[in-house]
Amino acid sequence: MRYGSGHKEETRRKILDIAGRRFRDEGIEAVGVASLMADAGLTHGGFYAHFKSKDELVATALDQSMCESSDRIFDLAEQTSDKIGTFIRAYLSPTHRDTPGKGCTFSALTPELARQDGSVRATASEALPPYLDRIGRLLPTTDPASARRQATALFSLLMGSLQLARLTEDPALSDSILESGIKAALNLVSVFEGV
Amino acid sequence: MRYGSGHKEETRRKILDIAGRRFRDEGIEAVGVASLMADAGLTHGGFYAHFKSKDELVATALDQSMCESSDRIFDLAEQTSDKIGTFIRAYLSPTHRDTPGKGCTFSALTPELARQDGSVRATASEALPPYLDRIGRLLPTTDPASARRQATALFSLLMGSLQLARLTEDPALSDSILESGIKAALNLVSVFEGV
DNA sequence: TGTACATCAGTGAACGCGCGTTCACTGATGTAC
DNA sequence: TGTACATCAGTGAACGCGCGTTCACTGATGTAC
Repeated sequence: MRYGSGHKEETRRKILDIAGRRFRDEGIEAVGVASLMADAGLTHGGFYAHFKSKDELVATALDQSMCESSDRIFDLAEQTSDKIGTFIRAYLSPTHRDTPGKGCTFSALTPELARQDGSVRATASEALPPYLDRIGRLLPTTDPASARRQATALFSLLMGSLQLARLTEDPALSDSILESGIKAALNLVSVFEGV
Repeated sequence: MRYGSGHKEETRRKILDIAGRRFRDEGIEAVGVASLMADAGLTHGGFYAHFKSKDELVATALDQSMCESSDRIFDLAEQTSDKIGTFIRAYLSPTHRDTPGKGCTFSALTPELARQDGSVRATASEALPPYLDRIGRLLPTTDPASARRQATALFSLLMGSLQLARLTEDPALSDSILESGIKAALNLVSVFEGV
């Protein structure tokens, strides 16, 4: 069949969106090309009209999803007065914990990404500094270098808390991990302010 | 061939040790039965004299490695006077960052473990509370409930920092992530003390 | 306006490969007599 | 002490399966005349 102009671009975007979500939900290795294309309503052979290889898809999907995956949380935070408090509470919300596919790529994939190499690893590695600076801009600190340092520690705490909250099978423990993460994060920010 | 008594047990332990290390280095899915047995100097068929399936190996190896993988760091910390400070600095040391196979299982595998189910997931989930309490005992706090809360946030920060330090390909950024992790962790502990 | 041809996103059978797993077999040592 | 047999950890060929990838083909639409 021949399709109208823009159709191919739309299919490509659909594949990328589904891939980004499923990688975060299931892990990169666990998502096969055939199953991905089936999710997009297509058969596996057509995949190679859009991407040279699975590796190219992974790099492209990550390049998109590492930036965009936290957009909703950032957007929310940037619209309020207590920017960093809102960010912390949204990042460590039960909703974010329960929907990794719609959430932060770093929290979903970090150790797996560190084991990659080539362009996939490079994409992940290069996405980190802009992400940290975006958090830094939510902080009251004016000095960029100190905002970077504070954002680094803060994000480590948020990501670690979210991952541990997802790890445990005990719902009460999971909730308490989120709560102590929020408390400690807010503490950390106020200690920053005091310096 | 027939082997002396204790030989089989020794082989089993060797397989478990190699599996634990390689899972942390390469990820659970990436380590195959054949390659694992080759590492132990054996052929793949013999694997099933020791384990019913790869899944049973994974659960057994994790049950062992989640407890033992941080032993060196805990031992070191428990022998000093500044217990928690020593723990923090050892956990976020360049050595620990550069040798995931010899280090903490949580930092190496947490999101991948959260995606498992059955006995593997249960093993990982059940290992967390004792681990947190072990950190809690390094804290000056006397109240166990408050030690648990503090340990939870502290460990989230340490694990997150270590993972991000392993993610980046920029050595200078990696070092600075460890440094700001240590600073923030020490800050967090002193804030705990003030409460 | 009608006809002939070119395009190309998507199809689905087939490829080699490595995975986890099975199983008939090996052969050095322990045990029975 | 010597001989015959049992044991069983480990071997390696073979299994079905799903993976990523290739490729000849389809057929609705765009384009040329």
